[in-house]
Amino acid sequence: MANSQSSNKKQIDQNLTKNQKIVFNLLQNAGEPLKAYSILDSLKKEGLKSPLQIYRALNKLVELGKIHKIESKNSFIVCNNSNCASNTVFAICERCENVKEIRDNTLSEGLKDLVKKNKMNVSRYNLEFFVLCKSCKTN
Amino acid sequence: MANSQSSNKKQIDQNLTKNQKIVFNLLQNAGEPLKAYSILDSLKKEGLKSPLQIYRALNKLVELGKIHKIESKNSFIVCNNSNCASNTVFAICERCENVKEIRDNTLSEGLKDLVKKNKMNVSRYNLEFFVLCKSCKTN
DNA sequence: GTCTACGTTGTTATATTATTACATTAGGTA
DNA sequence: TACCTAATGTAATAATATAACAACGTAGAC
Repeated sequence: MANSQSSNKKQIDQNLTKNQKIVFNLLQNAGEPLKAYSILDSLKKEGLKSPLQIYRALNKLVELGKIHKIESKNSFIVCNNSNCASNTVFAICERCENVKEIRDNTLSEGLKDLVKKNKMNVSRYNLEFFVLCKSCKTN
Repeated sequence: MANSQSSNKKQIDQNLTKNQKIVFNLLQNAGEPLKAYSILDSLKKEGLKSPLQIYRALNKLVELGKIHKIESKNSFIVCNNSNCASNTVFAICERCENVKEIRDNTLSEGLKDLVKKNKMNVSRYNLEFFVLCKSCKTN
């Protein structure tokens, strides 16, 4: 949005709050999707003890675009694109549950075209491919 | 094509079981996404009284491709394509929650290409567009 | 017909995911 | 300072989904 206030901006660029930082760091180190209650378990030692503390941080981080929710798995993963504008494409392995975020310009363009063609007013999209990942395929 | 396993085929084409039929009819008449527990409420008069009865029917119907789950809303809607092979594209209005299943060949081809290019072993995909629908846009 | 295999059903209990409500605290700003 | 807003802490509860197990129905083998 064009009209971001400076205080808002500041938070986006620099300042995650304490709980947001703790949750974000955990997700970043995990490098794989984590579930809210598993995050809660991991962070008991950091003093976070209620689901709401986790969900609040998660929701804010999603809002800021720093993490994504994988809807079909109720789990959360760090964004690996600097600028995906909350448009997400995932490849989810049906056997091992591995998840990879995909960035592909051809696809993005294709989706953009479809949107235009259908005169849809799209604010964002989420695409989930259910796959057999390479490692599962060979084993 | 000519000779298919009759028992399996029979169920797919003709015979939903009692509970599956009840749930499917409700969804068909609704024409909009319904949630499992709201389905349960609606079907108390039909004698269905436990969540599991609903979930079992829903899961089977999803498996048969007769309905789809809208992951981001935890709700279920009848398939409006005869042959989507469980690949789904939805436009979900962020304001009024209206959901429309979209069928678009250009997009399908684009996705197919992407899959090939990435050498992914895709069994199916689910694409959710978050939009402002026409009626919300004008009002 | 009887036996068996298998999928569906009914039922209770429980697990998992997420939010409401409300009191308090921390920081920024007029 | 006083005020505003967002974030926090905490308890309770709502909403979504599955586990476990006994019983039933039906199709196919014998």
